[in-house]
Amino acid sequence: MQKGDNNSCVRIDRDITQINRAKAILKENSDYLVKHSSALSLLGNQVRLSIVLLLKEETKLCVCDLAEILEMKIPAVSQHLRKLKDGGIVSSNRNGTVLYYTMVDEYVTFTENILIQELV
Amino acid sequence: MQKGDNNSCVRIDRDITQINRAKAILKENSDYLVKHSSALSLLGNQVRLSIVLLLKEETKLCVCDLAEILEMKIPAVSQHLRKLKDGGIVSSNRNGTVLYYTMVDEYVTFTENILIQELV
DNA sequence: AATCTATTTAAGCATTTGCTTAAATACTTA
DNA sequence: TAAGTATTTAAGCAAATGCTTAAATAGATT
Repeated sequence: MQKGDNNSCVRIDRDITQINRAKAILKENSDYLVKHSSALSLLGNQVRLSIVLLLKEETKLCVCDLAEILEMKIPAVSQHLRKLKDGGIVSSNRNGTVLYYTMVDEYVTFTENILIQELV
Repeated sequence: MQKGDNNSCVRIDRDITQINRAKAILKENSDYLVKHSSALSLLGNQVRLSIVLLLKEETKLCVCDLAEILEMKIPAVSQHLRKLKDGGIVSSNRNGTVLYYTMVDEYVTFTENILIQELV
C-alpha cells in the first residue's frame, strides 16, 4: 500500500516546483478556461460549426433557411441556435414572423481565427 | 397542409440562390467541418483544455503529474489523454515506466490561436 | 377574432460522455 | 523471476447531448 487513495502514484522523483507552478497556471487561468472550453464545446459540434460558417458567409439566415440548407428538421436546428444564442455566439432579429440569426461581432473574429487554420 | 414533412416552413419569399450557394459552401467545406468540429469538441472540455494549456507551458507532463495538478483520479486523466492522443493533439514518449505527454506541433499553433483570444 | 406562418418549447428516447472502482499491462529493479 | 511502480483498460453508472414528434407562442393576414 502506498499513500492516500489507491489510484495514485508515488513518483518520488517528481518535480514539486513544476507541480506547484502548474497549479498556479490553472488557478490564474480558471475563468479563462471555463469561458473558452464552453465556447469551444459549442463550436465542437458539426451542425453548430456549420451554422457559424454559414452565418459568417451569408451574414444572416433564419431557422427555416438553415433547416433547408442543412437538411435537418426545424426544431433540431432551433435547439442548436438556442445554444449558440445562450453562449453569446449568435443573436437574432425579428422581421415580421421571421427571426434572422447573425453572428455576434466578438465571435466573428474568434471563429475566423479558428476556421482559418488548416488541419492535416 | 403544406409541402413535405410537417415540421417544414413555406417561405415563398426565401432566396433560393442563397440557399444553393449556402449548400455549396457546406459541401466544399465538409471535410474541414468534420475535422475542425471534432478537434474543437476535444478542446471543448475544461479538463482537456487545461491539459493542453499545461502541456504548452510545461512542455511535457506524465499522467501522474497531471492527476496531481488537476486534483483528479489517474484513470480519469488517462482517459482524457487517450482522447487527445486519438485526436492527434498530443503524443507520448516513454521514459522507463513513466509516459510523458507532449503537444503535437501542429496543434501548438492551433491552440495558441484559440487561447490567445480574449472573451467577454 | 380567426387563421396562417415561423418558430420555440416540451417530452421522450437513444447515444455519448465522463467519472468511479477494479483488474490488466508494461517496464524496472531487487 | 518476483514484486513494485506507472499507466491503461474494462465495466458500470449517472448526467448530458441531440434527435424526434407534438403542442405551444408570436406576429401577420384575412
